Amino acid sequence: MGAARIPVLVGATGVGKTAVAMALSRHWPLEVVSADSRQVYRRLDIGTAKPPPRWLAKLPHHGLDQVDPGSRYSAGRFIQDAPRWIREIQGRGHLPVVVGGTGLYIRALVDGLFAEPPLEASRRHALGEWLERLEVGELLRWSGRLDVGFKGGGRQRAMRSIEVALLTGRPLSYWQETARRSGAIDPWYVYLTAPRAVLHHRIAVRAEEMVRRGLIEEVAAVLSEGHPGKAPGLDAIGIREAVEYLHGKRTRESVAEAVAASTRQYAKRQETWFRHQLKGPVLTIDATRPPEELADEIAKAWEGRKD
RNA sequence: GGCCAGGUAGCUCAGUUGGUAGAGCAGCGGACUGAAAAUCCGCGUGUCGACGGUUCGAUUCCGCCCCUGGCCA
Repeated sequence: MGAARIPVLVGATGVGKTAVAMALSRHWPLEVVSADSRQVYRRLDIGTAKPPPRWLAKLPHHGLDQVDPGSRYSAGRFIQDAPRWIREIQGRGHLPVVVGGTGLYIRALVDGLFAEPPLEASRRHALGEWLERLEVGELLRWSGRLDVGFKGGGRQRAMRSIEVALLTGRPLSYWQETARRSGAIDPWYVYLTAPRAVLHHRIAVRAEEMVRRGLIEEVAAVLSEGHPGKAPGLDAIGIREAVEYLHGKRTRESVAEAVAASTRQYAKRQETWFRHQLKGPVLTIDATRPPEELADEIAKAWEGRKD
């Protein structure tokens, strides 16, 4: 290994990761590295449930507001940025804690991604435009042909596999197999979870709050910057539903419940990921209790860990 | 009070000329290597309002009752 052991706080949206991180900051000189693929977009504060400014003032966060809603962030960018933030935090004598719900980002940070040869941006763009117009069935046929090891998975994965195969001359599965896995950190996982009913209740409350606090107005403001409907930053739960309303595709009253439903489905996928995909020591904690209690328990377990 | 239309899955509904029922949404399980809040795969979870009757057999037909909505009083 050699990489530093670092606490990694994971869990589904709405389970209370940020509140626990806040409580933990009373135990340790903390700084947060956010592993969240949506909070990287500027101005979409309510829609992506960023921590409020007064929390950010007390607990420094890295990884928020990295790009404009019109441009794209990625797991690849994240593993370039995050190790740098971690080194800086350690340089200040503080403890970095990775906090987030984006499983892929965390895996990429822990295990590394395969070394992808640089894809020529203009060719990639042109190819993407072309593939966009094809039917899924067609795309799947292509990816099956271009990569015998293609594992399937629908439109997005098929497009990715075709792009890699055509632009690098080697199939995606080749790169994945020959990848050198060099992770940047040695994770000490804390998995916050809660009974589904509790999670669903918190999600419902949060969705209504989002609308009340101005989700729709926030999205309308970003939309007025002139981004296309498929802009990367707009492809998120909460924001999609607000856009649907603003485009007259749903009523204003239906927004909160639609956001809650999408969020429940997302939270379920996250739970599946964290239940099965984490490798290494995992401290699983029921997050139904108050954040301060959870923080105490986490701090105690961290002191008593054996690396 | 009378007349009509309904009571079927968590919700909105379809259906069974009598052989214990199925869609959408919601939900549940799973996958996941550079767009991952994405993208996919799998799974009906049910006293067919209650009670009687007819029948080998009733969610379906008959009777009665209850509930909901509408119209008339």
